[in-house]
Amino acid sequence: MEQIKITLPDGSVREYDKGVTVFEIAKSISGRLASDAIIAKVNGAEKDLDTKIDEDSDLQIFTFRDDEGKHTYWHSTSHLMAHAIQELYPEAKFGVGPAIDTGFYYDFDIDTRLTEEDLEKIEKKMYEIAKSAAPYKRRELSKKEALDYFTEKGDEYKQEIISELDESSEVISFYEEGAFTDLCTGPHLADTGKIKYVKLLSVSGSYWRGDEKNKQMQRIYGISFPKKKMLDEHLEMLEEAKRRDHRKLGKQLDLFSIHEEAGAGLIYWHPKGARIRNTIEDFWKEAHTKNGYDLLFSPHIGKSWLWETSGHLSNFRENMFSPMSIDEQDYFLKPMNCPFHILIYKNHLRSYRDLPLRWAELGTVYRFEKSGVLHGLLRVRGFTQDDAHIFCAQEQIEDEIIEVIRFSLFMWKSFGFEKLTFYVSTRPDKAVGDDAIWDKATESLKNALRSEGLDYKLDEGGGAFYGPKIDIKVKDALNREWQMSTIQFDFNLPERFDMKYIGEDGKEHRPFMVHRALLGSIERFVGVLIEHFGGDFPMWLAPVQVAVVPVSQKYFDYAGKVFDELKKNGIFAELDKRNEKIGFKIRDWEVNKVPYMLIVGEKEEEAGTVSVRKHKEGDQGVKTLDQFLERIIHEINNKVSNI
RNA sequence: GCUGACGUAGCUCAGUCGGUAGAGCACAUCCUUGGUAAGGAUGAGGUCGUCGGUUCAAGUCCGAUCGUCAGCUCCA
Repeated sequence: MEQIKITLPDGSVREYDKGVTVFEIAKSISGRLASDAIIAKVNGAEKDLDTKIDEDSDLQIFTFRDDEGKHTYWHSTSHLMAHAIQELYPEAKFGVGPAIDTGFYYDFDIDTRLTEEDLEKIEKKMYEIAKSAAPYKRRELSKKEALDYFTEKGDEYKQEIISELDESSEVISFYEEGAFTDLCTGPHLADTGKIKYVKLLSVSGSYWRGDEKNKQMQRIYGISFPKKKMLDEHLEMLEEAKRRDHRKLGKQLDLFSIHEEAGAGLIYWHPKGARIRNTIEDFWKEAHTKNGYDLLFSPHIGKSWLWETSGHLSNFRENMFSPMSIDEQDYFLKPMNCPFHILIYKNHLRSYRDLPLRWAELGTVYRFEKSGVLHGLLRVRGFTQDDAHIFCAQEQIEDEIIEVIRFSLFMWKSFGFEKLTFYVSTRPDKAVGDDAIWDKATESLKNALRSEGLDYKLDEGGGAFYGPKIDIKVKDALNREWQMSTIQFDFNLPERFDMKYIGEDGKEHRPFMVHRALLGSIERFVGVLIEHFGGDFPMWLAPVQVAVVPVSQKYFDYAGKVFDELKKNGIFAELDKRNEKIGFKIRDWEVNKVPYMLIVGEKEEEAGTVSVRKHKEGDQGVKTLDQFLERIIHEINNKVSNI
């Protein structure tokens, strides 16, 4: 038997018989790896596990722990689900069914409207089919054969996909699993039997090809796992996410409200919510001042001239609140702060010596979002951007971007977010500004990230029409990713407003303009913060930091003195004078997630001390008030939640 | 805006076959004055989202409308 050399995942090289399958190799390395293996790459190309290898090759093996393995697993499950739907609803026509980062979905068109109860039926069918352990078999057809197949089936969606495929693609691959065949590039699991635990999560509408002019299909989302424990953990995470929902916690902790009778998507900040917001804004202002920014204020409305010049009226009019007409002039609520900052820039002639200018504003803007998109604090109609604009000369852009990146890292760290992902978005098809400028700016974004040693992902063509950008996504405590910061070049507004500065050469130059928001919007940021901490805010952000709890009315005077002392030191404290038993009060402050309680009664009054109780940890023993103050002030200043 | 589900007390929810509304929490008053996660009694609180229809009778059935939610589309 002829021998071939295989470079294994760990880098070592071993010899195998020619024609050995990927699975056999995996088994020879480790039995466990073989049973966990989902997909392999042979010389960089994804292959099924039963692929035979005939020549010297590099082999990589992916398990469910890898993104690629996971995606394959979920993609195969989406085929399995489509199979089950086909069995239950033979008239079904299918759209697309990819794996996504949180599972998979499949879009299909059937006459009956599915409900959540129907999902159980489909799940059951899926388990039935999975048990048959039908192999996923790859087949290749010509474009014509493929088209004929779906014409016969009457599935116009698949026909549309095929007819749009490149003429040059000679063969079209199909995957067949039992009685179900689907257009697909693969790869797939070896057989349906590998799919052990499935949960279908929701059913909803979705437009064919994501275009709202097209017919709406039904989409089922689901997830699957090879092990029961993994499924249970995932479902527990979803439950935890529900418990942390900022809308629910916002109500429970009395942070904010929305009054639909007064206007959907407009936030009312209650005293406790406002404390959190003020703490954030105070920190933000101080940090910006220390980092070389000047703070601005600008008006909330502006005449139509401003928005015609900026281009907002022609691009976003349907998302702006209707104008107020005064003295035959139209005034609009601002959807953006930028034009105001530009007017300040243009207030006098600028020299290259003035640059860079870094101007920041917590600017409240109003955008008329469509009714179906509003969502608690996360998507609203009035919000405060932590906005800033940097005006600089071309040779300064890279340094400026580096500074913004460093600053944003500092900002996210301060709020307890460590996992950040960076995306660089490049020139879209429709864009303003010439290519050379785009290239220069895009390079400066990439260079800045590289020089800070940060990895980034490229989003080709994902930039705004007016410039390339860096987006930062942050992961919260539940590993959910939120798009928060954005750093964007703008080649549009400086042009439209004819901005300039006088250079060293005595000539006029166009400044570079960078928009950046680190937290995004304060509303959205607080929403994410609530969910990140699950309402258990670290000491420096907590809206109530200390509750003073007298054991009975006899000790109200002493409790009042303790309370006054805390207030004098700038602590958010509450004095609990309710006529309730101590156990009741302790429970109440615990469920309201207050970091510290000071219990005071006879003992404490006599000794001039306080009994400290910490949230979730219980009794911490007796301390003098000074000792306690020292401890919590240290906690607040160092922005730590535990000492 | 689109598809679907849901709107009952401040909050969380029950209300069967159509027969004029119920609980817990919160709130008020009183009793109780306490030692680390819910003491007791009493009371107040609702045009059942809104409008129309069917019916002797509608929270319940039908239609429209407004809103919320899950997604889709959108997000300067």
